[in-house]
Amino acid sequence: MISTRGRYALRVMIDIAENSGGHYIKLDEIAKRQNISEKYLESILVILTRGGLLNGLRGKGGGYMLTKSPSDYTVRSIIELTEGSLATVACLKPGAVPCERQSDCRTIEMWRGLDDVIAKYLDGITLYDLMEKPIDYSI
Amino acid sequence: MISTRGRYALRVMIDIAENSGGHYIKLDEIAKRQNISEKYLESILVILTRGGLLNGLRGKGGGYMLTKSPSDYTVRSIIELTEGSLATVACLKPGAVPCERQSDCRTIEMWRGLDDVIAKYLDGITLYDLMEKPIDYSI
DNA sequence: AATCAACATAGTAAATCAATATGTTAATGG
DNA sequence: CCATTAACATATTGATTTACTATGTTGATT
Repeated sequence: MISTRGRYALRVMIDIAENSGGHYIKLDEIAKRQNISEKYLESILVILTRGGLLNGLRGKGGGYMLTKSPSDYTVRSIIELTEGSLATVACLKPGAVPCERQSDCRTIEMWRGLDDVIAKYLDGITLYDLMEKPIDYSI
Repeated sequence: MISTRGRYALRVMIDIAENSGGHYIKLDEIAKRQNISEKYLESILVILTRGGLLNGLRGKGGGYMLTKSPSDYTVRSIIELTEGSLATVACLKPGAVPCERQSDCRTIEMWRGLDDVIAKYLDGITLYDLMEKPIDYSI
């Protein structure tokens, strides 16, 4: 289960991607548009900024900005930063103490396969893919 | 994240599948083999029994037994029964109140796709696939 | 210097997890 | 029929996480 933290983070990233015209976007604007409590949103933006996905600037004219172009953010990178490892079981989390019954564990390979399927799916989608795009009238 | 409840449930189902020679298997045997506290295991077996995945019999000679053949249990059915809906986000849980911003939600289809990928993967693996199988010397 | 807005730290109510404790019901065997 | 066996039932607990809220600090503009 992805908690609101991760889900909000993704929505906020899309919001910034869609609304930044090269300038910084204020937290309270995002909070209003996305209907998220300012203070809770702040805690999420801290994670995104510390993780290098956003640039924060204080003072007048300050706010948040993407550090790279939307197509360079995979959904996985955003969710993993805010939610932590996406491993579906504890023994596959990075740094987990290898369980002593791992040698004849019937399930670990199955779980590993699930993790792979999830990672591959979320790696295949970028912020750009989630942005509202103008209708293409060409042809 | 799948909690120990779901993980243990799967291990226990495999244990019963592998060790039942047509007779009932006692809880304390399973607990010992799987190294799970008897009382905690009991709460898991209750779920599996109530859900119809196992048959419980009391008294001497009692224990637990599969209700169908291993290849008829998908991993998904076991995990979903013990963990509840596997929906990755709250708004995709069955019975969730549809969120009012759903009409122009940029992410819901992406989440739905993730849920589909997970469901398909877990539907494609059965208890039989996870059982220890005798080496095949044929050819 | 005043204002603005991100940064920092601490705390809290509610929920969930992983158990444990105690007792009850229903089969079986002597 | 009665003792044993083993599943069923209910309640409680400590630890952790989630989703916030409150208060204060730092650093950029104008």
